[in-house]
Amino acid sequence: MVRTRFAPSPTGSMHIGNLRTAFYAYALAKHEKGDFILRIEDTDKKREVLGGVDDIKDLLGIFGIEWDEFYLQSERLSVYKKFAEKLVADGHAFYCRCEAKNAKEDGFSTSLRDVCRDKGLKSGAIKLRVPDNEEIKFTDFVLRDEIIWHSPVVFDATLLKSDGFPTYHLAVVVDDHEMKISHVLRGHDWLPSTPIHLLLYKYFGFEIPEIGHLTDILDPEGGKLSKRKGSTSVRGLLGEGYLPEALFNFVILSGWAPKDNRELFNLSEFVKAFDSDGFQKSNPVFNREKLDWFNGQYIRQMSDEDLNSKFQSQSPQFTKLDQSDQLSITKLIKDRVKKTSDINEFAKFFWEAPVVDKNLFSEKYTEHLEVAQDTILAIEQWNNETINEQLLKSVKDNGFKTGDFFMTLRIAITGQKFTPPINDSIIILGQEETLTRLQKAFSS
RNA sequence: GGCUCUAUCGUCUAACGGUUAGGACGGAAGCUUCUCAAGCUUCAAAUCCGGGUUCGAUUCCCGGUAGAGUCACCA
Repeated sequence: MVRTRFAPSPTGSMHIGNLRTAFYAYALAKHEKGDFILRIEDTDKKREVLGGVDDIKDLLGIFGIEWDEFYLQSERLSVYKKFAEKLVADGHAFYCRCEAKNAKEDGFSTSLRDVCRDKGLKSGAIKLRVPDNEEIKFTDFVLRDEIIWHSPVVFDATLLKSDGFPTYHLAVVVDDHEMKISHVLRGHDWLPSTPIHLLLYKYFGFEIPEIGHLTDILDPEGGKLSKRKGSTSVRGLLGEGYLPEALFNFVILSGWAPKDNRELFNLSEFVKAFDSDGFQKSNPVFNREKLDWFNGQYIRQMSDEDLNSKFQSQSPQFTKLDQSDQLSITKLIKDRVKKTSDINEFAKFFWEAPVVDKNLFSEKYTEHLEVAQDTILAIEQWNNETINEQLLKSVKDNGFKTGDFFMTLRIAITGQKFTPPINDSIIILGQEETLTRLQKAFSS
């Protein structure tokens, strides 16, 4: 039975790297009809954020991830304590009353062996007694290779803090065993502490699960992706107007690839296609252009109505518009937006008369404007066909260049050089407003 | 600095000893067109370097180099 878990800490907004780990762990289990467990690692009271647990649940829900079991580590304190004390009794751990400190000097650790290890103290924090000369190794199922450490290189890690809470090292080993986790999937940053866990498995007599370390998503500027350099929190990206479908698709393909190089996946398709051979070994760089492309793909796949409501949630001004006008606008810009928040930029001229910069106009613009005003004023049937017909006729009668003429109209009405087709736009804007804007451009 | 991981177009990647090294994003060009998009077509673009092993290395081994992670009573 394949059982995986996603084990986040409720310490702040979820990052796309964490989310990706959840997707991979979910697919790994569900591909084999196994169980996916959500376990909250809330063992650091100091860093915990209010509402953090609910935020994680909400976010997973947005992406359609459901869990079979749920655990809170803070409710299991007595279990960890029991295991830690057993280790002391067996001589594999010791009490320590040193002050909590960052044992760092010149930017890196000096001593790996704790000064308390042979004092025989009877209380305090509990630390692991790392053996003197042992080879510690395992085969990583993501890297598909054996990784070896020599024990002198491993430090006497704290297992149980003096406040009674376990550290990650203790809790993860105990819980993964008790919850019968078959595959441990986690970030690359955990690789260096794996020997600690391996030692614990051995001392507890636990069977060692499959362990795999995922790549880190890198920032284009270098280094691990950080919240500071551009928004990479899941909430932030969602708020920017990225669709969950796009975010999902983008993120699973950053560090994993199918043999056939297929690009478009929804959650169930991913589960079906999943294969841990597809895990990448080297760190991918966050590629926003590709994310934009995915988002465009999913935006165009949406129904006009669904997209319309996405736009509404991004723009109060848009929402105030007439219902049928909203839908017309949605259709008009559907092929043009990258993110749903683009509604505010792309459709702004519909609810706000532009400030027209005259320098944008070509030299014949006054003639264009005059003809346009006369033509539009004379139109009796305010529909696309008539507008197009009459405008084109005027262009021909006056010997204008079609492109130039429409560009003048575009600038006068929208204030911009890049917009949806202008006749489609003015039909939504209405005859009166169109005339008003033309007049204003003229006299401004 | 110690330990560990990694290395194919700018980016995401395919190849599991034998290919004209394939695809996608992005870029360029063209078609379409009232602009911008979208769509379609075409083009440019890569095996980090040096040694081995082998008839043959992107692929296996070793060494450099570069990037990344980690070295807390944080996860």
